[in-house]
Amino acid sequence: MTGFGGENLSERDISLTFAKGLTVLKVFDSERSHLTLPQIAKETGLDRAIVRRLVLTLVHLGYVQQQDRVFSLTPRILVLAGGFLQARRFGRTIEPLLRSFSGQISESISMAMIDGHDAVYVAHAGVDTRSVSIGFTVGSRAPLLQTAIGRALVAAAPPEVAAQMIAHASLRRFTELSMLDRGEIALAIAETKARGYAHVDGEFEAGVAAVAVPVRSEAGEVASLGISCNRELLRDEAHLRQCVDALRECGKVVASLL
Amino acid sequence: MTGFGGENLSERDISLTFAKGLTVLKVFDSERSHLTLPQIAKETGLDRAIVRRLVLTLVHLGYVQQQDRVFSLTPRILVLAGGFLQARRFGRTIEPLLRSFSGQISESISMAMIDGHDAVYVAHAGVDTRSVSIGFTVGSRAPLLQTAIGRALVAAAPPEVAAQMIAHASLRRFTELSMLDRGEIALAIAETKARGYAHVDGEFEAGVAAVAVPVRSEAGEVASLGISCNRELLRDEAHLRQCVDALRECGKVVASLL
DNA sequence: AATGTCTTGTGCGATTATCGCACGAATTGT
DNA sequence: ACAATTCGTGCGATAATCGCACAAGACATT
Repeated sequence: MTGFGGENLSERDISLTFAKGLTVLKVFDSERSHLTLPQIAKETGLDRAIVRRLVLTLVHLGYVQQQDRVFSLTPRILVLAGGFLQARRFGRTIEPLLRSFSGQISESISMAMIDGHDAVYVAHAGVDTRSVSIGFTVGSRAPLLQTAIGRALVAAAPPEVAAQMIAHASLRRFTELSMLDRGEIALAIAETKARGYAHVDGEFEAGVAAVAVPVRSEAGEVASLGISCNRELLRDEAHLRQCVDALRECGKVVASLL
Repeated sequence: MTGFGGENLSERDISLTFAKGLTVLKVFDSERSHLTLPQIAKETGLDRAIVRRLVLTLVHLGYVQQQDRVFSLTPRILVLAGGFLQARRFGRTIEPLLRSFSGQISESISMAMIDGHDAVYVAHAGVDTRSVSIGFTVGSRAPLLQTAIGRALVAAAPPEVAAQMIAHASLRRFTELSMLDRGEIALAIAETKARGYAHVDGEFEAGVAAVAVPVRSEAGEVASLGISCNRELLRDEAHLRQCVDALRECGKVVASLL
């Protein structure tokens, strides 16, 4: 189902085989974790023989394991991501920092960055209680335009990038409150930029509200910090302010670390 | 430096190009995060022209970004790992669980799995205080034979796998206390298996001690849970018992979730 | 239970993407 | 400023890849 030939083949110096291999690696996502060869072939639109070679390569290199006839990812895949996480000091420096602020206000704090037309979570600090709730974890994706953490990202991005996101990032009716008009969203993002934080109420998950602040390092690195919680809780003006202030303070430090 | 031709080329149905591409992706690790084309070429032992094609492919697919002349990973790499993390419920289910037990004893709890001849961290729950300390994060690697969390993994592994690890996993003199005799290590692992937990004192990082328990799901999935802290703290018999008990309890629940 | 149908796994030749050389451009050191 | 080195990239020969076709297995149906 992944449009392959459709890509701009203007660049002729691109390794097709490698690209296909990564496509195969990508189909192992949250819901499709254990796959057979034909399933992968159908999902990627590649020939079964090619998929076999690529998957066998992954098995040979230890990124994928084979049980009977189904294939699944091994922990080795984390080593790839570990390079990114460790290089950017997420985990060793940033997550402890998030935890510190998170403890002060007893709310989970997440950090996200832009990936294509989505927000992707790069760090997370949870609180003991209210454990499972709205569980987003490192590597999770969220829509850019319909979440607080996403709009904060767009607000932090350079104008031309932001415009491109607002114009083309996906929109879906997640809840009956979901904002679907791009003009309206552009306004919400402008407001985010003006007052310094985004506030989204029940547009992505019903009953859940969130605030988020844009973060921008001197090097131009763009990120955002967000808190999600029950919408009733964020109705409380004092609590909202507390959250925003914590995120702002945290954001300052994070910006200096990126 | 990566021995390439040396692999067992018995299997002829392996995609060389894909393997090389993954090798390129792998060189972006914690210390080498921003690389130029020739650096990658030297590191992988591949021709510069090949590296160029492969890296350009990664840029085209959005896994790598190019700034001026240096290349670095983008957050998209996390999406690959996210598939693994979400499928196994790390983050959404397991990390909150670890946090809960972690809070009870005020110690950071980590979870690891076997990857080749290393332990790789798959989940982590830190405590607010003592933030930076011995920061291991998701995707970090640790030696199997010279850490508590690693020996617990070996103890949890099937006998033949364990024997293979004990015989071939790497040994290095990290500290003056590092155990370097494989027979001695085999004994320590047998002891781990017998009493149900591993205790390693200052063999990997000086002044740091750790305990860890093996975890094994009904499906045969192998993991381990560990606590690292100041060696003085673990000298306290009561605290050690408290840690081990918490890990055991936590391990039971984790085993049922894998 | 047996047969037919569908699905899956894999060998092999033609084709095409890849490999590595060589040249031009840029950069660094002296 | 010049020279020596390093880096980026086009192009043809070559070897890896692609996709077809066949065999083996699974499944449902009669």
